[in-house]
Formats: sequence, structure tokens, C-alpha cells
Amino acid sequence: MSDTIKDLMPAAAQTAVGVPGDGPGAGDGMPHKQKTRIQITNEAKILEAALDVFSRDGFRGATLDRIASAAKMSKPNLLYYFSSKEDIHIALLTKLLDVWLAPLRNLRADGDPREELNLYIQHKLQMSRELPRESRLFANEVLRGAQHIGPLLKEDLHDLVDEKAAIIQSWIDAGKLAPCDPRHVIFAIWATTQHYADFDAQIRSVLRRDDDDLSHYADAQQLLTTLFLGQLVRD
Amino acid sequence: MSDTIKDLMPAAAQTAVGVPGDGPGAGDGMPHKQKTRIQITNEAKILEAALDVFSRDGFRGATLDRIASAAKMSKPNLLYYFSSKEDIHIALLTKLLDVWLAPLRNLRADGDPREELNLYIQHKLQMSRELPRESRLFANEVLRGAQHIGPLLKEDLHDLVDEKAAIIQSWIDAGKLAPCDPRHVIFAIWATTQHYADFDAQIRSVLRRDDDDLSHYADAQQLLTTLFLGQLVRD
DNA sequence: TAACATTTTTACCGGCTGGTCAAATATTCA
DNA sequence: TGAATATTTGACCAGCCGGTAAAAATGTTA
Repeated sequence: MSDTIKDLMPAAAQTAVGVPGDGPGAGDGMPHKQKTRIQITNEAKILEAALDVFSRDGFRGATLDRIASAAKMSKPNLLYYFSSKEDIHIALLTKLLDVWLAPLRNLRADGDPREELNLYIQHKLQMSRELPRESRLFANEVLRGAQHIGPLLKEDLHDLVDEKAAIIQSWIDAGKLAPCDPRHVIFAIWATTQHYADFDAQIRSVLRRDDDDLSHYADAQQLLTTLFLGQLVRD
Repeated sequence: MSDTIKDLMPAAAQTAVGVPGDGPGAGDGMPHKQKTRIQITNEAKILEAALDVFSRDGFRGATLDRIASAAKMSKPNLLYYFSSKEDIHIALLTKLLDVWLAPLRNLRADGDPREELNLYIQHKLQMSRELPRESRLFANEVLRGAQHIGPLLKEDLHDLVDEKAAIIQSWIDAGKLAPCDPRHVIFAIWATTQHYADFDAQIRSVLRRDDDDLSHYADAQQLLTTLFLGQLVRD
């Protein structure tokens, strides 16, 4: 397994990305000028700060002042790069959606079902462990009804899940998986893995784990393997 | 199966409850006077309205004005019954925690593991379908680090999970379940079932389901049964 | 360096938010 | 009934919030 989750992310997501419509003078329909050095670094600083604040406080709970202060900028300076709080949020979600869905994109039809599912579960769990802020960012957004990325879910996510569900269906048809709705298999993997990031506070309360203790992820991995690839209840 | 989830909830949770410290004149250390009729009905009205607003907007996104208007009261009148926004939130969470944990409390050591787990999963899924606001209320709270019910999780929830994990462990020791951490089994059931309420927007986007369409819960039920009680991957 | 474009700052604003206060009204009960 | 108590209301406030305007400072380039 790779050391960090970054190693298996799409290359495009590892560099600062420009989101159409952002940048100074945002809102006009002008062709894009080349981005300045300062622009690139400051937008990255803002998005990093916004990830921190939005993932902790949610969209409404987050304030521009806090994002600005986390990015070590003045608020008007921040608004020079993104024209509104909503803009930052949408830019952040859009940028990170690719990262978030990368493990599912890696699911291969020609692989062994057991290996492919195991790899997917491993990657998703690894992302919960290493990118908990991203997980909570999406959890907050979806909990609120996905008001900012609704269209992306209805198109991009829908299509991706349909594509990968077809792969799982082919495994079912080949008798390699029990008959069931493949999309719900994907839901179950999302739920069980992301749970460890999103409900971290609850899990730590139940397990009496300190804030920086990640040792329970090994037990989680084992349970999920048993659950999805083995057989939990024995006859 | 019962028609509604209410049928299997603890009796105590089905009536308006008083939370220590609330009520008019809250904050004093005085012994509690008997509650007025008006008091009982208005506190119930407020908590019902608060459930609506908090579960939709989260703690910080919710406003007293909106809760008051949902409860058809003026804001100062609302603050006559609960001394602060935080008070309402804590009262609501405390009141609903019992309801929320009822299915787990019903897990019996002397039952058949298969039947007991199946019943638990069924009840939890039923609660996601019938009490999605409660699910999202807790999801919002835990996502934010459980700032208002941290102590309850660390004591009550911890103890309950320990107790029920011991039951599951006894099934493992008896060779009826694959060896694994029983607390993570509980986490997996929480995650997969609550996912359908908390990530409703995402699921509807992927499945292209209308807002009032609950038909995918049947597929969910089937998948979860296969997952937890059967065997997903076949050799 | 001078002209120009980009970036940053200071000062500010209107609206909303949680919450207070005191007066007005309704209810209870001796 | 009438006094005591419980409830409701309207007016208000200080602070925070997202966002703006314009000038000052900085960087770029011919």
C-alpha cells in the first residue's frame, strides 16, 4: 500500500486548479488572463484555509473573517480573489470532488471482484484517515441538501456510479457476487468508510481514543474486510 | 414488523420530557415547580420546531427567529421557555438520545445472533426512513465535534456500546460470528443505516429518486441483510 | 525610471442575530 | 372577585456578518 493517499490521486488534482469564474474581476465573461504567481499562491492559501474552516463549522457556521485570518489575509483581500463566501465554497467542493471520487474511478471491470472491492475499501478508509477535513466538508454539504453541488451530484456522480455499478452487476451476473443492487453496495462502502471521519467524535467517545490516536483504523479495516469480503455470521 | 417506529420506542420518550435546568426561570437552583399545561404544550411545540430547523440548518445555521416562527411564537416568548439557543439544542438532543439508542438497547444476549442483528438493522433502517430529522440532528452535532453532547457520548453511549459489544463478543466466542471487534460491527450498522437519512440528497441524486419516493429503502434492506447476515462475495 | 497593472489596506455599511427589558395581557386560585 | 402568578408582546440593543469603495502600496515591464 502507498504511504499516503496523495500517491493514488489523479495528477490534475494535485496542482492548484482554476475554477471558471473565479479570480480577480470574477463575474465578467472575459477570456481568462494568465494567472499571476501571487494569484496562484493566494488562491491556494485561501482554499486551504477554507477547507479548515468549512469542514469544522459548515457553510453557515463558517465566517469570512475566520477564513481570512486562517489564510493570514484581510477579509477584503480575500474577497479580491473570490467574489463571495459561496464562491469559495463551490470552488473548494468542485476542486475536491475529483480527489474524493478517485478511488471509485479506479474500480476496474477486468480485475478480480474480491481484489477490486478490497482495494476500493482500503483506499476509501485511507482517505477518511488522511483527509478527514475533505470528508466532513462533503458530509456537511450533503447533509444540508447539497445546495451548492446538487447539479454535480446529479450528473457527474450519477454517471460515475452508474458506470461502476454496471461493473459490479457484471460480477453478479458472473455469479461472483450475491444478487443485490450494486449501487447500494457502493453506498455501503461510502457509509462505512466515511463514517470514521465524519463521526470521529462519536467513535472516539465510544472507544475512548485520544485525538491523535488513529490505531482503531486497523480494527476498522479488519471488520470491513470481514464484512464485505468474508462472512460475518456463521452457520 | 410494526407499522411505525414509534411502536418500539421507550415509553418515557413518547411523552414530553422535562430537562433539568429548563423551563421558565431557568438557571436558578430552585426546586422544580409542577409544570403548567401551557408550559408542557409550548415546550413541546418549541422542541418540534427546533427539530425541524436544527436538523435542516445545523446549530449555527439555525436562528431563533426561524424556530420561533416555526413554533408560531414570538422570539421573546420562546426565550421565556428556554433561556438560550444552546439550551434548546441540548434539551432536544438529550430528549432524543433515548429514542435514538432504543434499537441498540433492544439487542438481547439470549437471542439468536442472526435474528438479533437482523432486527437491529431493520429498526435502524426504519428509523432513518421515518425519523430522518433526528438522524440529521445527531449527524450535524457529531460532525461539529459533539460539542453539546460530548459528555453524554463519553458516558451513556460508551457504556451502552460496551454492554452490547460484550453480547456480540459472546457470540464470537461461541463461534457464531467471525472474529472481529464487536464495536466496529455496531459502527458499521450505524453507518450503513443512518447513511440513508444523512446522505439522502446524494442518494436521491445517484438513484434519480423524487423527494417523497422511499422505494429505495427496500433495496437497502436487502443489501444490508446480504451484507451482514449473508455473504456478499462468493468463491 | 516611469507608466501601468496588480495587490493590499483602511474605513465603512446595512442587515441580521442572540438576547434583554419592562409593560401588557391572560390564567389561576383563595 | 381580586390578588398573585404565569404568559406574551413590542421596542430595543450591541455585536457580528457578508460585502463595498476607494485609496494606498506593491509589483511588473517597456
